[in-house]
Amino acid sequence: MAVRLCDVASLLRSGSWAPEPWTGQVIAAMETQLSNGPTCNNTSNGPSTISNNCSSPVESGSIEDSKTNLIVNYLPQNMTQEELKSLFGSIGEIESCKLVRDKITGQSLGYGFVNYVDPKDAEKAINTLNGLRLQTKTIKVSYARPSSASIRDANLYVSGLPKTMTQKELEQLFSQYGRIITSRILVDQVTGPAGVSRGVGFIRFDRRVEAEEAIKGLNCQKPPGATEPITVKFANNPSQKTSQALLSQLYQSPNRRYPGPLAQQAQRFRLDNLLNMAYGVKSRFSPMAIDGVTSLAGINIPGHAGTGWCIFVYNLAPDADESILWQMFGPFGAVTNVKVIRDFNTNKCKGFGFVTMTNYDEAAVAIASLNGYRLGDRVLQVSFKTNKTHKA
DNA sequence: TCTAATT
Repeated sequence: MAVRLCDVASLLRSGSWAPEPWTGQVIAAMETQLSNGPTCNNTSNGPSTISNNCSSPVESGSIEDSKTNLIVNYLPQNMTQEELKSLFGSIGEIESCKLVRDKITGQSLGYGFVNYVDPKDAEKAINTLNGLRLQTKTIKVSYARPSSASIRDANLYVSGLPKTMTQKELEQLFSQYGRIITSRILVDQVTGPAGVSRGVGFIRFDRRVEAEEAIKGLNCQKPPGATEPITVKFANNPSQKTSQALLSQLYQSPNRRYPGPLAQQAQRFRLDNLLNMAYGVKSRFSPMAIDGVTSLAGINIPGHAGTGWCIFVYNLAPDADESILWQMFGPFGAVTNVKVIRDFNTNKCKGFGFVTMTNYDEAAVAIASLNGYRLGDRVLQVSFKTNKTHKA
Protein backbone atom coordinates (compact mmCIF):
# COMPACT_ATOMS: atom_id res chain seq x y z
CA MET A 1 0.00 0.00 0.00
CA ALA A 2 1.29 3.37 -0.91
CA VAL A 3 2.27 5.70 1.86
CA ARG A 4 0.71 9.08 1.51
CA LEU A 5 3.02 12.03 1.83
CA CYS A 6 1.85 13.70 4.95
CA ASP A 7 2.44 17.29 5.77
CA VAL A 8 0.35 20.25 6.66
CA ALA A 9 -0.37 20.92 3.04
CA SER A 10 -1.83 17.50 2.48
CA LEU A 11 -4.10 18.02 5.42
CA LEU A 12 -5.57 21.14 3.96
CA ARG A 13 -7.66 20.41 0.94
CA SER A 14 -8.19 23.03 -1.68
CA GLY A 15 -11.38 24.95 -1.46
CA SER A 16 -11.42 24.47 2.24
CA TRP A 17 -11.89 28.11 2.97
CA ALA A 18 -14.91 28.50 0.79
CA PRO A 19 -17.67 26.34 2.15
CA GLU A 20 -20.11 25.15 -0.44
CA PRO A 21 -23.60 26.49 -0.28
CA TRP A 22 -25.88 24.02 1.35
CA THR A 23 -29.46 23.94 0.41
CA GLY A 24 -30.70 23.05 3.80
CA GLN A 25 -34.26 22.03 4.33
CA VAL A 26 -36.32 21.42 7.33
CA ILE A 27 -35.27 17.98 8.31
CA ALA A 28 -37.93 15.53 9.10
CA ALA A 29 -39.00 13.89 12.21
CA MET A 30 -38.20 10.25 12.10
CA GLU A 31 -37.45 7.16 13.99
CA THR A 32 -33.69 6.98 13.86
CA GLN A 33 -32.33 3.80 12.42
CA LEU A 34 -29.72 2.41 14.70
CA SER A 35 -29.36 -1.11 13.48
CA ASN A 36 -27.25 -0.53 10.42
CA GLY A 37 -23.71 -0.67 11.73
CA PRO A 38 -21.00 -1.98 9.42
CA THR A 39 -21.85 -5.37 8.08
CA CYS A 40 -18.26 -6.42 7.76
CA ASN A 41 -16.06 -7.64 10.56
CA ASN A 42 -14.86 -5.11 13.03
CA THR A 43 -11.93 -3.04 11.98
CA SER A 44 -10.13 -0.30 13.81
CA ASN A 45 -12.85 2.18 13.14
CA GLY A 46 -16.11 0.41 12.75
CA PRO A 47 -17.76 0.62 16.08
CA SER A 48 -20.88 -1.40 16.09
CA THR A 49 -23.97 -0.03 17.59
CA ILE A 50 -26.37 -2.05 19.57
CA SER A 51 -29.81 -0.66 19.39
CA ASN A 52 -32.09 -0.67 22.33
CA ASN A 53 -35.75 -0.19 22.25
CA CYS A 54 -36.08 3.23 23.78
CA SER A 55 -38.53 5.30 21.84
CA SER A 56 -37.52 8.75 20.70
CA PRO A 57 -39.77 11.75 20.70
CA VAL A 58 -41.03 12.74 17.30
CA GLU A 59 -40.18 16.27 16.30
CA SER A 60 -41.77 18.39 13.65
CA GLY A 61 -40.51 18.40 10.08
CA SER A 62 -41.15 16.93 6.70
CA ILE A 63 -41.37 13.19 6.48
CA GLU A 64 -39.62 13.01 3.12
CA ASP A 65 -36.11 13.95 4.22
CA SER A 66 -36.08 11.35 6.93
CA LYS A 67 -36.13 8.67 4.26
CA THR A 68 -33.72 10.30 1.81
CA ASN A 69 -31.12 12.00 3.98
CA LEU A 70 -28.14 9.93 5.05
CA ILE A 71 -25.23 10.57 7.35
CA VAL A 72 -22.00 8.95 6.31
CA ASN A 73 -19.40 8.40 9.01
CA TYR A 74 -15.79 7.24 9.17
CA LEU A 75 -14.83 8.70 5.83
CA PRO A 76 -11.12 8.68 4.96
CA GLN A 77 -9.42 11.94 5.88
CA ASN A 78 -8.50 12.77 2.29
CA MET A 79 -11.94 12.13 0.80
CA THR A 80 -13.45 15.22 -0.78
CA GLN A 81 -17.06 16.23 -1.15
CA GLU A 82 -16.79 15.51 -4.86
CA GLU A 83 -15.59 11.99 -4.15
CA LEU A 84 -18.40 11.50 -1.66
CA LYS A 85 -20.91 12.66 -4.23
CA SER A 86 -19.35 10.46 -6.89
CA LEU A 87 -19.48 7.39 -4.68
CA PHE A 88 -23.07 7.86 -3.58
CA GLY A 89 -24.12 9.14 -6.98
CA SER A 90 -23.40 5.69 -8.37
CA ILE A 91 -26.53 4.53 -6.50
CA GLY A 92 -28.98 7.17 -7.69
CA GLU A 93 -29.74 10.83 -8.15
CA ILE A 94 -28.52 13.03 -5.31
CA GLU A 95 -30.47 16.06 -4.19
CA SER A 96 -27.59 17.45 -2.15
CA CYS A 97 -24.35 16.32 -0.64
CA LYS A 98 -22.10 17.84 1.98
CA LEU A 99 -18.81 16.87 3.50
CA VAL A 100 -18.53 18.44 6.94
CA ARG A 101 -15.27 20.26 7.50
CA ASP A 102 -13.53 22.20 10.21
CA LYS A 103 -14.63 25.82 9.93
CA ILE A 104 -11.13 27.17 10.42
CA THR A 105 -8.78 24.73 8.76
CA GLY A 106 -11.17 23.25 6.26
CA GLN A 107 -10.07 19.77 7.25
CA SER A 108 -12.60 17.04 6.77
CA LEU A 109 -14.24 16.00 9.99
CA GLY A 110 -14.67 12.55 8.56
CA TYR A 111 -18.38 12.61 8.00
CA GLY A 112 -20.91 14.01 5.61
CA PHE A 113 -24.49 14.02 4.43
CA VAL A 114 -26.05 12.66 1.28
CA ASN A 115 -29.64 13.50 0.50
CA TYR A 116 -31.16 11.47 -2.31
CA VAL A 117 -34.13 12.39 -4.47
CA ASP A 118 -35.62 8.94 -4.11
CA PRO A 119 -35.99 7.21 -0.72
CA LYS A 120 -35.39 3.88 -2.45
CA ASP A 121 -31.90 5.03 -3.42
CA ALA A 122 -31.18 6.04 0.17
CA GLU A 123 -32.17 2.58 1.31
CA LYS A 124 -30.07 1.03 -1.43
CA ALA A 125 -27.09 3.15 -0.41
CA ILE A 126 -27.35 1.87 3.15
CA ASN A 127 -27.58 -1.69 1.93
CA THR A 128 -24.71 -1.50 -0.53
CA LEU A 129 -22.30 1.11 0.85
CA ASN A 130 -22.58 0.70 4.60
CA GLY A 131 -19.49 -1.16 5.76
CA LEU A 132 -17.57 -0.39 2.58
CA ARG A 133 -13.85 -0.32 3.17
CA LEU A 134 -12.16 2.82 1.90
CA GLN A 135 -8.45 2.92 2.57
CA THR A 136 -8.03 2.33 6.29
CA LYS A 137 -11.64 3.16 7.08
CA THR A 138 -14.90 1.27 7.13
CA ILE A 139 -17.61 3.75 6.33
CA LYS A 140 -20.93 3.76 8.09
CA VAL A 141 -24.05 4.79 6.23
CA SER A 142 -27.24 5.44 8.15
CA TYR A 143 -30.27 7.66 8.10
CA ALA A 144 -29.56 11.11 9.47
CA ARG A 145 -31.49 12.09 12.52
CA PRO A 146 -33.39 15.36 12.37
CA SER A 147 -30.94 18.11 13.12
CA SER A 148 -31.61 19.69 16.45
CA ALA A 149 -29.76 21.28 19.35
CA SER A 150 -30.89 18.51 21.64
CA ILE A 151 -28.77 15.88 19.89
CA ARG A 152 -25.55 17.90 20.02
CA ASP A 153 -22.88 17.50 22.69
CA ALA A 154 -24.20 14.13 23.68
CA ASN A 155 -20.87 12.34 23.51
CA LEU A 156 -19.25 10.96 26.63
CA TYR A 157 -15.69 9.99 27.40
CA VAL A 158 -15.44 7.08 29.79
CA SER A 159 -12.23 6.04 31.51
CA GLY A 160 -11.19 3.61 34.18
CA LEU A 161 -13.13 0.79 32.59
CA PRO A 162 -12.20 -2.75 33.54
CA LYS A 163 -9.92 -4.09 30.80
CA THR A 164 -12.17 -7.09 30.48
CA MET A 165 -15.30 -5.06 29.76
CA THR A 166 -16.68 -5.60 26.28
CA GLN A 167 -18.40 -3.07 24.08
CA LYS A 168 -21.65 -4.87 24.63
CA GLU A 169 -21.25 -4.70 28.40
CA LEU A 170 -20.40 -1.01 28.14
CA GLU A 171 -23.60 -0.40 26.21
CA GLN A 172 -25.62 -2.42 28.67
CA LEU A 173 -24.30 -0.26 31.48
CA PHE A 174 -25.15 3.01 29.76
CA SER A 175 -28.35 2.05 27.94
CA GLN A 176 -30.44 2.59 31.08
CA TYR A 177 -29.93 6.34 30.58
CA GLY A 178 -31.07 6.60 27.00
CA ARG A 179 -30.59 5.61 23.42
CA ILE A 180 -27.00 4.92 22.46
CA ILE A 181 -25.99 6.07 18.99
CA THR A 182 -22.43 4.77 19.06
CA SER A 183 -20.10 3.17 21.49
CA ARG A 184 -16.42 2.41 21.32
CA ILE A 185 -13.71 0.99 23.52
CA LEU A 186 -10.23 2.09 22.54
CA VAL A 187 -7.72 -0.68 22.14
CA ASP A 188 -3.98 -0.90 22.25
CA GLN A 189 -2.38 0.17 18.97
CA VAL A 190 -0.03 -2.79 18.61
CA THR A 191 -2.53 -5.51 19.37
CA GLY A 192 -4.84 -4.17 16.72
CA PRO A 193 -8.62 -3.78 16.41
CA ALA A 194 -9.36 -6.94 18.35
CA GLY A 195 -6.60 -6.19 20.82
CA VAL A 196 -6.49 -5.42 24.49
CA SER A 197 -8.71 -2.65 25.90
CA ARG A 198 -7.11 0.56 27.04
CA GLY A 199 -9.90 0.97 29.54
CA VAL A 200 -11.24 4.08 27.90
CA GLY A 201 -14.11 4.57 25.54
CA PHE A 202 -16.90 6.70 24.18
CA ILE A 203 -20.65 6.62 24.42
CA ARG A 204 -22.70 8.85 22.19
CA PHE A 205 -26.30 9.23 23.27
CA ASP A 206 -29.17 10.33 21.10
CA ARG A 207 -29.73 13.40 23.23
CA ARG A 208 -27.64 15.57 25.50
CA VAL A 209 -30.01 15.21 28.44
CA GLU A 210 -29.46 11.46 28.35
CA ALA A 211 -25.71 12.00 28.49
CA GLU A 212 -26.13 14.34 31.45
CA GLU A 213 -28.14 11.73 33.31
CA ALA A 214 -25.53 9.08 32.58
CA ILE A 215 -22.82 11.28 34.08
CA LYS A 216 -24.91 11.80 37.19
CA GLY A 217 -25.64 8.11 37.49
CA LEU A 218 -22.34 6.52 36.52
CA ASN A 219 -19.45 8.91 37.15
CA CYS A 220 -17.34 7.67 40.08
CA GLN A 221 -19.41 4.50 40.24
CA LYS A 222 -18.11 0.95 40.06
CA PRO A 223 -19.60 -1.10 37.25
CA PRO A 224 -20.96 -4.50 38.34
CA GLY A 225 -18.04 -6.68 39.34
CA ALA A 226 -15.45 -3.91 38.97
CA THR A 227 -12.96 -3.03 41.67
CA GLU A 228 -12.39 0.59 40.60
CA PRO A 229 -14.84 3.37 39.84
CA ILE A 230 -15.12 4.76 36.31
CA THR A 231 -14.95 8.37 35.20
CA VAL A 232 -17.71 9.63 32.94
CA LYS A 233 -17.54 13.11 31.43
CA PHE A 234 -18.36 14.93 28.24
CA ALA A 235 -15.86 14.11 25.52
CA ASN A 236 -13.61 16.72 24.02
CA ASN A 237 -14.60 17.88 20.60
CA PRO A 238 -12.01 16.23 18.32
CA SER A 239 -12.10 19.03 15.79
CA GLN A 240 -11.01 21.68 18.30
CA LYS A 241 -7.66 20.12 19.00
CA THR A 242 -7.00 19.52 15.32
CA SER A 243 -7.56 23.08 14.28
CA GLN A 244 -5.45 24.42 17.05
CA ALA A 245 -2.60 22.08 16.25
CA LEU A 246 -2.78 22.95 12.57
CA LEU A 247 -2.90 26.66 13.15
CA SER A 248 -0.01 26.50 15.56
CA GLN A 249 1.97 24.52 12.98
CA LEU A 250 1.29 27.15 10.38
CA TYR A 251 2.43 29.96 12.65
CA GLN A 252 5.40 28.27 14.22
CA SER A 253 6.85 26.34 11.30
CA PRO A 254 10.60 26.99 11.52
CA ASN A 255 11.24 26.81 7.81
CA ARG A 256 8.52 29.08 6.66
CA ARG A 257 9.68 31.24 3.86
CA TYR A 258 6.59 33.32 3.65
CA PRO A 259 6.51 35.80 6.47
CA GLY A 260 3.10 37.07 5.50
CA PRO A 261 -0.11 36.43 7.31
CA LEU A 262 -1.68 33.05 7.66
CA ALA A 263 -3.85 33.60 4.65
CA GLN A 264 -0.82 33.96 2.42
CA GLN A 265 0.56 30.60 3.42
CA ALA A 266 -2.84 29.12 3.12
CA GLN A 267 -2.94 30.25 -0.49
CA ARG A 268 0.19 28.32 -1.23
CA PHE A 269 -1.11 25.20 0.44
CA ARG A 270 -4.26 25.52 -1.56
CA LEU A 271 -2.32 25.74 -4.80
CA ASP A 272 -0.32 22.66 -3.93
CA ASN A 273 -3.43 20.75 -3.17
CA LEU A 274 -5.12 21.85 -6.32
CA LEU A 275 -2.19 20.41 -8.24
CA ASN A 276 -2.23 17.33 -6.10
CA MET A 277 -5.90 16.81 -6.63
CA ALA A 278 -5.66 17.46 -10.33
CA TYR A 279 -2.59 15.44 -11.18
CA GLY A 280 -1.66 13.33 -8.19
CA VAL A 281 1.57 15.30 -8.05
CA LYS A 282 2.85 17.47 -5.27
CA SER A 283 4.58 20.39 -6.89
CA ARG A 284 7.06 20.85 -4.08
CA PHE A 285 8.12 17.24 -4.16
CA SER A 286 8.18 16.48 -7.82
CA PRO A 287 10.92 17.82 -10.07
CA MET A 288 8.85 16.93 -13.11
CA ALA A 289 6.56 19.26 -14.88
CA ILE A 290 2.98 18.12 -15.13
CA ASP A 291 3.13 17.76 -18.90
CA GLY A 292 6.34 15.77 -18.53
CA VAL A 293 4.71 13.37 -16.11
CA THR A 294 1.71 12.72 -18.22
CA SER A 295 3.57 12.23 -21.47
CA LEU A 296 6.24 10.16 -19.77
CA ALA A 297 3.72 7.69 -18.45
CA GLY A 298 1.72 7.77 -21.67
CA ILE A 299 -1.29 8.71 -19.66
CA ASN A 300 -4.32 10.50 -20.77
CA ILE A 301 -5.80 12.95 -18.33
CA PRO A 302 -9.38 11.96 -18.88
CA GLY A 303 -12.37 14.09 -19.39
CA HIS A 304 -12.06 17.41 -17.69
CA ALA A 305 -8.62 18.36 -16.56
CA GLY A 306 -8.11 17.74 -12.91
CA THR A 307 -10.11 14.57 -12.43
CA GLY A 308 -7.15 12.27 -11.85
CA TRP A 309 -5.68 9.12 -13.31
CA CYS A 310 -7.95 7.02 -15.46
CA ILE A 311 -7.65 3.26 -15.13
CA PHE A 312 -8.94 0.75 -17.69
CA VAL A 313 -10.48 -2.42 -16.27
CA TYR A 314 -11.08 -5.25 -18.73
CA ASN A 315 -12.90 -8.61 -18.54
CA LEU A 316 -15.73 -7.63 -16.25
CA ALA A 317 -18.77 -9.93 -16.19
CA PRO A 318 -21.98 -8.88 -17.98
CA ASP A 319 -23.70 -8.24 -14.66
CA ALA A 320 -20.86 -6.18 -13.22
CA ASP A 321 -21.89 -2.87 -11.72
CA GLU A 322 -20.23 0.24 -10.32
CA SER A 323 -20.21 -0.98 -6.76
CA ILE A 324 -17.73 -3.74 -7.55
CA LEU A 325 -15.32 -1.17 -8.93
CA TRP A 326 -15.65 0.95 -5.81
CA GLN A 327 -15.04 -2.07 -3.65
CA MET A 328 -11.97 -3.19 -5.58
CA PHE A 329 -10.27 0.18 -5.99
CA GLY A 330 -11.46 2.12 -2.94
CA PRO A 331 -9.07 0.41 -0.52
CA PHE A 332 -6.09 1.61 -2.53
CA GLY A 333 -6.81 5.30 -2.14
CA ALA A 334 -8.90 8.19 -3.31
CA VAL A 335 -11.27 7.11 -6.06
CA THR A 336 -13.22 9.92 -7.69
CA ASN A 337 -15.24 8.06 -10.26
CA VAL A 338 -16.12 4.62 -11.55
CA LYS A 339 -17.94 3.65 -14.73
CA VAL A 340 -19.10 0.35 -16.13
CA ILE A 341 -19.57 0.47 -19.88
CA ARG A 342 -22.87 -1.09 -20.84
CA ASP A 343 -24.59 -2.11 -24.04
CA PHE A 344 -27.19 0.46 -24.94
CA ASN A 345 -29.93 -2.10 -25.62
CA THR A 346 -29.32 -4.89 -23.14
CA ASN A 347 -27.86 -2.68 -20.37
CA LYS A 348 -25.34 -5.46 -19.73
CA CYS A 349 -21.70 -4.64 -19.10
CA LYS A 350 -19.68 -4.85 -22.30
CA GLY A 351 -16.79 -6.35 -20.38
CA PHE A 352 -14.93 -3.26 -19.36
CA GLY A 353 -15.05 -0.15 -17.27
CA PHE A 354 -13.03 2.79 -15.96
CA VAL A 355 -11.89 3.96 -12.58
CA THR A 356 -10.48 7.41 -11.82
CA MET A 357 -8.09 7.79 -8.94
CA THR A 358 -6.77 11.08 -7.57
CA ASN A 359 -3.22 10.12 -6.72
CA TYR A 360 -0.72 8.56 -9.08
CA ASP A 361 0.99 6.40 -6.46
CA GLU A 362 -2.25 4.94 -5.23
CA ALA A 363 -3.43 4.28 -8.77
CA ALA A 364 -0.15 2.54 -9.57
CA VAL A 365 -0.43 0.27 -6.54
CA ALA A 366 -4.05 -0.50 -7.37
CA ILE A 367 -3.09 -1.49 -10.91
CA ALA A 368 -0.16 -3.58 -9.76
CA SER A 369 -2.38 -5.33 -7.24
CA LEU A 370 -5.52 -5.81 -9.30
CA ASN A 371 -4.11 -6.63 -12.72
CA GLY A 372 -4.55 -10.39 -13.05
CA TYR A 373 -6.99 -10.41 -10.14
CA ARG A 374 -9.50 -13.21 -10.35
CA LEU A 375 -13.05 -11.88 -10.05
CA GLY A 376 -15.45 -14.80 -10.08
CA ASP A 377 -14.37 -16.95 -13.00
CA ARG A 378 -12.65 -14.10 -14.82
CA VAL A 379 -9.12 -12.77 -14.72
CA LEU A 380 -9.10 -8.99 -14.89
CA GLN A 381 -6.74 -6.88 -16.91
CA VAL A 382 -6.07 -3.55 -15.22
CA SER A 383 -3.91 -0.77 -16.60
CA PHE A 384 -3.73 2.96 -16.97
CA LYS A 385 -6.05 4.01 -19.75
CA THR A 386 -3.94 4.61 -22.83
CA ASN A 387 -4.42 7.59 -25.07
CA LYS A 388 -5.68 5.87 -28.18
CA THR A 389 -5.53 8.94 -30.34
CA HIS A 390 -1.75 8.99 -29.91
CA LYS A 391 -1.28 5.26 -30.29
CA ALA A 392 0.57 3.90 -33.29
C1' DT B 1 -6.46 8.59 29.36
C1' DC B 2 -9.91 11.46 23.87
C1' DT B 3 -12.57 8.92 18.39
C1' DA B 4 -13.49 12.24 13.62
C1' DA B 5 -21.96 11.52 14.53
C1' DT B 6 -25.92 16.46 12.85
C1' DT B 7 -25.21 20.21 7.90
